[in-house]
Amino acid sequence: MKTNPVKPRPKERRGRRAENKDKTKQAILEAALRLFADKGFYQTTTKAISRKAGIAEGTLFNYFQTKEDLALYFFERELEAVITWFEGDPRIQRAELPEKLFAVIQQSLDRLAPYEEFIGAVYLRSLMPASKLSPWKLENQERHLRYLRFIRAILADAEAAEEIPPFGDFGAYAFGLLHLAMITYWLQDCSRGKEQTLALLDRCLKVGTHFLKKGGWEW
Amino acid sequence: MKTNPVKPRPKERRGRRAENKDKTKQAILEAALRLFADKGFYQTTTKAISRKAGIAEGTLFNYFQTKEDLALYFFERELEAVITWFEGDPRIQRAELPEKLFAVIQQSLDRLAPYEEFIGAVYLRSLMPASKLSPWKLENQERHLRYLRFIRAILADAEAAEEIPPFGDFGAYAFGLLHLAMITYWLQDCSRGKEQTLALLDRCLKVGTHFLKKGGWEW
DNA sequence: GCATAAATATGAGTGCGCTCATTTTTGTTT
DNA sequence: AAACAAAAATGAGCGCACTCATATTTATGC
Repeated sequence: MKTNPVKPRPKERRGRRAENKDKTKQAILEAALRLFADKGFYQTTTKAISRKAGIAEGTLFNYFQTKEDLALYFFERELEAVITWFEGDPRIQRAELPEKLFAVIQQSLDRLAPYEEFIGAVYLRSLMPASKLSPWKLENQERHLRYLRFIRAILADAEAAEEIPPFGDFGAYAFGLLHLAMITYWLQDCSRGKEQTLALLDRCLKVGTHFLKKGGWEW
Repeated sequence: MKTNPVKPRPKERRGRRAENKDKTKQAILEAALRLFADKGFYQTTTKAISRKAGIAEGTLFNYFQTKEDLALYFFERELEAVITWFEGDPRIQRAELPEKLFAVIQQSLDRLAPYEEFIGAVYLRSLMPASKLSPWKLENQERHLRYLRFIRAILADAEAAEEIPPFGDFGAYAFGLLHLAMITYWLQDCSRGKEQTLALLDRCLKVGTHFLKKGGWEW
């Protein structure tokens, strides 16, 4: 381990500047999270977020290009949390494929629940980042890719264990579409605890994997 | 045929009022269509639409609650056109189920192509009208139901002909989700003439119907 | 320390979708 | 046709997300 015993701050990498930036960003995120949770996405103004974060109105837009970008950040965090949860749970790692996939979608739905209100505005668009005409930035591609690689790895495991025939990247993409479809169903699901969604999800995955095990690609 | 020889306008049902209203609405729609096609959805202001339609800015909002509602109108028209086309084409009526469903989605994609830019903003949201928290009105439910009933009828034919086992309303809903998924794929499809989307669609429907014929509901 | 440059913060300003009190038009009654 | 009521049009005004020229803070070279 290197030490610099003499000078108190020898080079001071990562100086006040970067530190302040991080603090400001964190303040914005905390203010936004509390206001979104309290008043909802549409009822929260960027002005209010700035005020609560103790910065000028314009400063907010030095950190997040749009209000929706700000909201998207929370989705990113929740998605990351799902992946972290999955990778840290040995039980789910040993489960069969349908159970794994079920758990991934269920976890994501549970974590997205607080943001139900503005999923329509934000999340769905983030799933179509490649559209040439879309106003979305490449940054979102990154988010999407992170997710696809995660699913890809789960499917690759199942392929290696010969649970399913090899599909290549297509499998992850198809699962992404199922995920999207489940979210749209979930949004409309008024049943207690969204149990209809979970029932449908269970059936979809059982049917799907049963089919894939037997059928494979060619007919 | 009844005649009223004496008085020139005996009762004049559907008077100038309703006529003018129709004309104004039509003027707005024409102006909006041309501007959307010319400059795109986001670059077109409601002010510009009003000016081109020859009305005051506020008047526009007597006819359409929001700018997105105005855009949604065109989707409604295109959807109606798909249904009309289907019902007026004896060849497609006699086709097998996969071909019918393929044609429905392909037609809708073709007709939606000019609006690709703002499908993310408008169309996807219109598919999730029931969400309690969503800002959408019941009116959109109507649109969605019209579509679901149309698909339901096609599936009912196939059920009657014993092409597939009976599914009830669920079949139409599931097909709606497939439709949505195809649109998201289509939005990202950069291939010439969107041929990748059509290939995927073909495979999905072949696989799906093949599976349904054999499998049915229980495993 | 001081000058210089670069990064960051600022908030008045902009243009947008949309509202609403008011005016104008249309239809009805006498 | 005059008086009244209902429907529709109007455009100034509002609150919003977002911009941008300017001011302030931080880092670097001498």
